[in-house]
Amino acid sequence: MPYDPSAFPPFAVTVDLVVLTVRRHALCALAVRRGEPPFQGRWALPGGFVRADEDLAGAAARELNEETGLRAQDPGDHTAEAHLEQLATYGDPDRDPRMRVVSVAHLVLAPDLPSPTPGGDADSVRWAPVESLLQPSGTEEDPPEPLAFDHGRILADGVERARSKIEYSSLATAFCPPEFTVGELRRVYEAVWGVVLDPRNFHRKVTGTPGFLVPTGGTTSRQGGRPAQLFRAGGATLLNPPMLRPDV
Amino acid sequence: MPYDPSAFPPFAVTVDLVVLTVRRHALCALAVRRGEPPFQGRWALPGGFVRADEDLAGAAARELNEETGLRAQDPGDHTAEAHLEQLATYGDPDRDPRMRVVSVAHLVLAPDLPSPTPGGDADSVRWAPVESLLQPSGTEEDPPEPLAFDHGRILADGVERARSKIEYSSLATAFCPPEFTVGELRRVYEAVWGVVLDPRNFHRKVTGTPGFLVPTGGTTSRQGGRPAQLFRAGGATLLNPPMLRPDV
DNA sequence: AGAATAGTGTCTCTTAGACACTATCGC
DNA sequence: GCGATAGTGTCTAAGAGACACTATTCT
Repeated sequence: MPYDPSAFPPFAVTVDLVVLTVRRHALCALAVRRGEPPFQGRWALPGGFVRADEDLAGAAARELNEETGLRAQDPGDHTAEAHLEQLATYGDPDRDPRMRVVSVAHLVLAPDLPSPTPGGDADSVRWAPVESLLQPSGTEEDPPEPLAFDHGRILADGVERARSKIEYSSLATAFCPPEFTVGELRRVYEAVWGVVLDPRNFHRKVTGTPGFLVPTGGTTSRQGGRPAQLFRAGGATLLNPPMLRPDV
Repeated sequence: MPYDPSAFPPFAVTVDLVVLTVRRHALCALAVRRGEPPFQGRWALPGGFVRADEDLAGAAARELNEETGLRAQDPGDHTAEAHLEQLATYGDPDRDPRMRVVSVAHLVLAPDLPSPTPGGDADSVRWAPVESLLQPSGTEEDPPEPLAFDHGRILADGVERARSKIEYSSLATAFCPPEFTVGELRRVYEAVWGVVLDPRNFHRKVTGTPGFLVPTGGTTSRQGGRPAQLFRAGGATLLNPPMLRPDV
């Protein structure tokens, strides 16, 4: 099997981003409106070409910063604002009608951003509940068209990855601001899984898991009711035993 | 952000294969010896270029068949001989000294094959315990060189995927022949995890998980001792509750 | 006071893990 | 018989889930 790298079929390599956050008790994804054909005017995932001198995660972090201003997580960088990981790669020969494009999709988990539509482009970038992107309903703000290219499939894979990964890792904290309460963390789980959890058992579970939460000493009553302790994410990345998703 | 697919940097796209099996109570991977520079004479993972008209899984299945004769699993194809899934994509700019190559790695889980070195090329293809490939010891048959390119990293990622995935899925059966005993399945877990499991609790656990194992009615005493019931893999893919890996 | 959220205690039921014991083969 | 593997029963400790109860804030 001769291996001649100068005789290869021409490929373009892109990164696409599934950027998830929790807004108003719903799991939302970042979508951009396409300005040119194909799929002009349709919503799509943000993304772009990988440059000649950057690696895949670097390209994804650059696109994320261009689109949202967020800085993604270099491994071990605790000042980062968002979690970024590779999701999967999509390379069907006809996924882009123009030419052969292989897209390396990445998953980003971010806390709710103050600016609803980041960047200046309020008209062409938005957060949308993932259900409305996956099953377009044809209402005023949700066009009846599905996402461009195979982005619906990519988004579905990213959502499923996020749903399963918060079970056995501490990644749910990536949806929270640097300091958060147990109740806020519980509402993240409820939004991502679409379930209702018992607040008392949840509290006992997360505070009893070593390394998951570290109390900061402060309290807040921003949710109303009795003031709650503030926590930040602990060092643990794998939860053992895991959080259990109901109904499964 | 103009999106011009005709002005893209030149990429080559390959698939690399982490093919795992259990042989003589050890987790083994398929390695091929490189015939040309770079890394001439070193061991590497099997793989090759993605052709212009095939998708990524198709390219991986073709390479697998060329290398081992195995037919990989099309989704839902129960006559397939091996499980194939996408693992991750590796695209550091300097991972191949010749040019920019993005490799979409795939993970294959296969039962032990009758032919120790498949294909005619007994000298350039072999099964090797994953530890000897990941930490070359410099003995007679294990050269002290690590795998070519970033294949050591890819292999390590594949092994970790296999180890974690047999916890919560029925994938361990992919390492078994079509009919197998509970003891044989237990030895798969023991080899992949490198642990010793209690045969009695294991038996109770796997036979008590609905959809995991289906008795075929036959028995065998090929392991010695009291004849054991034969099973085949059931329809369940996700195990709930999962198998628990000790010491974690 | 009443409503809301935070946090603790207690009970039950399921399950993992340890291990005694029986069953059925080959030698 | 002896040693191997197969398979069942039993006990204990830990955790999930249900839910009563108390604590502290805001309106």
